[in-house]
Amino acid sequence: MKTLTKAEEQIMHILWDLKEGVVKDVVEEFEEPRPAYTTVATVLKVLENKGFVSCRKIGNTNLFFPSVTKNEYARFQFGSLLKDYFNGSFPKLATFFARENNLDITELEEMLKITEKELESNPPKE
Amino acid sequence: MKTLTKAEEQIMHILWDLKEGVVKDVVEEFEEPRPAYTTVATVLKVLENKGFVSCRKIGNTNLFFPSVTKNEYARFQFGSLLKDYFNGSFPKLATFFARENNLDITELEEMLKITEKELESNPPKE
DNA sequence: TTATTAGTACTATATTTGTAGTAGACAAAT
DNA sequence: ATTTGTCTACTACAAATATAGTACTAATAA
Repeated sequence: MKTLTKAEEQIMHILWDLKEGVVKDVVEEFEEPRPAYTTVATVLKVLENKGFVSCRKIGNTNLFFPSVTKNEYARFQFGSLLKDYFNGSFPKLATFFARENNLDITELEEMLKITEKELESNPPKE
Repeated sequence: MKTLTKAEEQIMHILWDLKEGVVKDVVEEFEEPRPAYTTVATVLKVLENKGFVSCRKIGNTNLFFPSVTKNEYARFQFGSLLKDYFNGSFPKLATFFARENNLDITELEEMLKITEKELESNPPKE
């Protein structure tokens, strides 16, 4: 999977939220100062070529939607981070996080409980 | 903090490993086909401007060393990932990881033990 | 039914990134 | 002190990225 540039990633986040949208919808999600309509259209085109979005013609206009899920891209990014900065070891990352936030072991275990609850409640997605 | 481009990041990884080095040292760490000496020199210059490396003149030649630690950059990257893809929630990320690897709760707790051990043994760095 | 609007496709431009050549400084070896 | 090799500084240039204008087309409102 290719990595997204900053502009592309921004638009993907919008699309992931919207689920689908035409160019105008995407533009409107931007804070002022909004990029030009055509800028957004161009980036969407690029994303289509890169295989991150697909589009369907509705009459004259293109309706875009993600063809890579946020989870899929997260997996990819997470994998790179883990590999490049934590020797591929999740515990190393967790340790890092704990230190970052001055968590002691009790708090870490607290965190595990939350994780376990998440794991039970939210059923695995896609 | 600015983010590193691919070429820049590659060289930073080498420098983080070497702790310090002259251009030639860095070039030699590359697999074949190695980039040109001058390419590496140029990227190091860029990294210096971006504030990621510093250098000290040894006679005629520049000795480069990181001025941003791997940990600092990891923190930055990790922070972005957590914020953009996991709502800033570490448990969400942990849950994601568990699902990714089909871990059940027992295995997750196993993981916590390893983390705790890491947390005790390795003293906080820098 | 024509003037206006909204949309797309194509094109253009500036900036950043990736890669490397060349000229000249300096040092070592003859 | 001349040659040879190494290193830097400067420059160049191609590719990728970011941003947007223009021209043409479809829909629509007067």
